[in-house]
Amino acid sequence: MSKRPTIADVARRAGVSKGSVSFALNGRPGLAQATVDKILAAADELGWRPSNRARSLSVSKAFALGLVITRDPAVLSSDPFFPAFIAGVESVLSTRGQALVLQVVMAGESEQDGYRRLARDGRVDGVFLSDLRHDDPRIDLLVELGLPAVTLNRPDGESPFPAVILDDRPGTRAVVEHLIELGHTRIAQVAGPPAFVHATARTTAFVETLAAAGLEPLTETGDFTAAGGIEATRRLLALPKPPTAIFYANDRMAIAGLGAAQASGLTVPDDLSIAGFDDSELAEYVHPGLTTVRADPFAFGEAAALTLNQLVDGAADVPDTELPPAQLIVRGSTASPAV
Amino acid sequence: MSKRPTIADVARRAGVSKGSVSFALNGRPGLAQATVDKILAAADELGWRPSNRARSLSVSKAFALGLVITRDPAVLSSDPFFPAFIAGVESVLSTRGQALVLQVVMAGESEQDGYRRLARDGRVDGVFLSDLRHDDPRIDLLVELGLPAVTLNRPDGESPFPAVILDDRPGTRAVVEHLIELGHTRIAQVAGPPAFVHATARTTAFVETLAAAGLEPLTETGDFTAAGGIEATRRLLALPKPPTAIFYANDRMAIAGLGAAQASGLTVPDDLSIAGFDDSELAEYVHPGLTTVRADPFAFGEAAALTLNQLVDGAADVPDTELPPAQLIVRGSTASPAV
DNA sequence: TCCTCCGTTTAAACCGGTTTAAACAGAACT
DNA sequence: AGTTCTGTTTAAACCGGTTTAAACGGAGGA
Repeated sequence: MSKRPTIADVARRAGVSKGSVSFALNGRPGLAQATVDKILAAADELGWRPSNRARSLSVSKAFALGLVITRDPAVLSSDPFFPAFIAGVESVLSTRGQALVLQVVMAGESEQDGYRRLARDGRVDGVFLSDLRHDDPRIDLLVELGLPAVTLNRPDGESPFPAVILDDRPGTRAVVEHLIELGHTRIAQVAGPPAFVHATARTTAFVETLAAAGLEPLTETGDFTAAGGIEATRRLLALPKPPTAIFYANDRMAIAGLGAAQASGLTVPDDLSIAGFDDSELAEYVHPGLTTVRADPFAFGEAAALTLNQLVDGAADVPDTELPPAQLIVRGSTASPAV
Repeated sequence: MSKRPTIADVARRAGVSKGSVSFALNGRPGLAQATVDKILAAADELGWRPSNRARSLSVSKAFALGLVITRDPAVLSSDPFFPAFIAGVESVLSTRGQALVLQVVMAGESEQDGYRRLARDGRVDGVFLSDLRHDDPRIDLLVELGLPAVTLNRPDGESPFPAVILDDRPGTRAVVEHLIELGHTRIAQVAGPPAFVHATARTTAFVETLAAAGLEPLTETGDFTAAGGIEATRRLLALPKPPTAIFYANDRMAIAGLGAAQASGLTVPDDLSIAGFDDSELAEYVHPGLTTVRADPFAFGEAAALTLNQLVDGAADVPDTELPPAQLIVRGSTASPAV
């Protein structure tokens, strides 16, 4: 409970001035090596760590990065993707003594308000831009606010921010090709809301892969939620010629769709093949196991944090980072169609 | 990009001293009403908001609360419970201009290190203690660190911290009674790790409710993960006289158990009734829908934040808060046993 | 008229760091 | 010996607030 030592205590103990301690700590040149050693020793003996608060004030930095998440269940923030992503981010931040600040935007308000609050309160030095939309208005907002950012995936408009990219198309292509190889010809997708960049990426990959095989795409749009997945599935199954295989843009919808198919009396995969996207924890354990696509959210978080920090540290041109694409995981929910 | 106004700008504009502006802002007595009005008007015109960083330094507060989460999949932090809990916390913090700081502890390290880091860096004014263990060592640690905390649920030992309590027993009792009323007599549970307070609460309620009905409990211990749920389920189903109903301590294990039962050829609920705990998003949509117990994690977060803030604000005796117990949600996964 | 008192306001110190400009000492050069 | 240079070190200002002690000015009392 005894008050923690300040820079003045260290200075006194080492017999130098505050300024010298600061120089020694930050490895500034111009101090004699012997003095540096003496100061570091004193700091060590006192167990001194510079106060974040004081540093924050004098250098005008927060030493923290921000993540805005919405309560809208349609966005990834509510996906199993997120905890691992956050862990990846933290694995970088904790080594640098930075903190991760969460900002939740409530149901009633605009997502932009979350960024505004973070900027206004000076809580963070930069933010992650997840769940990118087409012509995402948050990009202009952040430019206006002067808040550095990194986008998760590549925005379609002009963007002054570096991007960390995990291309969804190869993974999608892999699933669809898998279904085609099994012999399916009536393949449907339950897409995500077209406003999201990653949703349309999956949709176009789906459509293109089918087209390359000379097949007609069949699309229903969901909203990434389990409830939406059910609705879309029902519509597909009610068609005069229902599909024999359905690809879902995420696992939540896929698992719900699996339930819907079973509830309507179908056997998966005999009557209907089902595939998802994400490889969430439950995908392996539902019955039958869900064929899906596995990305590496932890690595995504790591890469995003590293990139954002380069920017925050004032690097001139921060390059985009491309992550290895997601892998196809084949499980019991996909099989050749019944004759 | 023009620099934001400081207290000095406001003081100059209002024709008073910095001190007066500070007094006016914080509603201190001793200023003439006319002066207060003048100052507030000036602040308003300039769009001035006091700098968090400067305030942090001078009053030695972080204006932030902390949440430590582990990557250990056995803890609630990885549950669907969490996003809603966090939203509840934020709903309180955002009105007070506070931030929520996340601290992830990695696989290799001790959970305590997370709290140590938060305290050492002075990032937060208090922390939430989730996933309480029996004789939880974090309590002593936080006392030692001098970091205020609120415990989620009631610790069994002595604790200087207020608790926010959501009693798991009534919900558990409700599910078990539901199963008994359906006519089941061989009822098993898949419990959570006994180190957790909430896991044993559910276990004892399970055992006591069965005992009250003159029935023998049957228990397998899981670890709150889907994989663990599967294992435990297999062990139960391999018994010479397998149960006709299984209660799982959370939905993740229950949904996995449902898959395992189906994979082994059983029909749910005809051959086996299954019930979970949490009412996660997918519970409603798997097939058959999962009978479970629904709590209100948002309200939990709200209550925890309010309680912790009372403590942080220096209230003398902060009372515990008791939340309404979880409700039974009956769906298709439970039915009377086949003769 | 002078003193006291009280409500109001302010100057200045403080929080704990960083940073700049100037002081300082010793060596090297005339 | 005096000057200049260079490598070290320091004093002091600064970041933007809060807080304390003292100054101030007008009203009331003697």
